Amino acid sequence: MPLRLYSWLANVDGMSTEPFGVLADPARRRILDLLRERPRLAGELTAAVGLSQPGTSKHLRVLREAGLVTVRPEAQRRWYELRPEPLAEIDAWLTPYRWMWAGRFDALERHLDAMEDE
Amino acid sequence: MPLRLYSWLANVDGMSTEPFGVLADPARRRILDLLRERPRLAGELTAAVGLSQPGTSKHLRVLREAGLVTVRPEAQRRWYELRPEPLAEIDAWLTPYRWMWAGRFDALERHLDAMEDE
DNA sequence: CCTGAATATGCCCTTGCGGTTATATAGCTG
DNA sequence: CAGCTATATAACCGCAAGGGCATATTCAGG
Repeated sequence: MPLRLYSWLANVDGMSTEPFGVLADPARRRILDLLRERPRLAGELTAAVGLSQPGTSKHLRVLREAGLVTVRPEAQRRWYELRPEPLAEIDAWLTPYRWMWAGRFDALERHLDAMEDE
Repeated sequence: MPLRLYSWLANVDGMSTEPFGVLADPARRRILDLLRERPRLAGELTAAVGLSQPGTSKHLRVLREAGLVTVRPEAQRRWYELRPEPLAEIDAWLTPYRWMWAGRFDALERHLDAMEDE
């Protein structure tokens, strides 16, 4: 039985893991930031994040399954490319909050001011 | 020794927990969404998220320590109020990505199109 | 005071995550 | 084919996160 490894294309439809959880890890944010500039090899990313090769590979898997990166094989190398679409979900969640912190009279300030009055 | 409980004001300077991790939990996002409309009592929030009272209370603690909510005691009640400022950090991280998913020729599409050509 | 209401903490348990090392797979290259 | 390179998986581990229940604290009201 041929035991298909390298089954990335399995969840192309993806959206499995939700993007908020994926971004919770700083290493994964780091990887995305690096890919923002240009596609990179898995090896480059491993060196950049400062984790072991398998450790980095697992983060890459999470990013793939969340649809945040795509992979292009080239011989034994793997070119990872950014796919920012899922970030739109976070952006959408953030939207109704965005006007709020623009120079408003902060709730915490109000709170502390109120305390001084006592 | 007076063993000060209710030590919320301890980390007013806060920023301890980072906002990405805090938002990773759907219950906490739910709470923030509810507080977007108006301040609410802890009890209201408990009912809304559908967790046990202590469970909700723990999420509220995390939100407090991240500076995402403030509390105003009123007798035994606690009014929780949204404090969106820490979300600015997420917004800032997202900013350099935001232009990318606006009607671009998606990397995944490119990838699949390329596969068809074979 | 005593009781009940509202909420926070302590404790326990289970699960999942992130990390590491060892191993498997795939594809060059001699 | 043998060996080397690049990368993914497997197996394992420690720890923190999230959930529940029991308990403590604070306060209002009879």
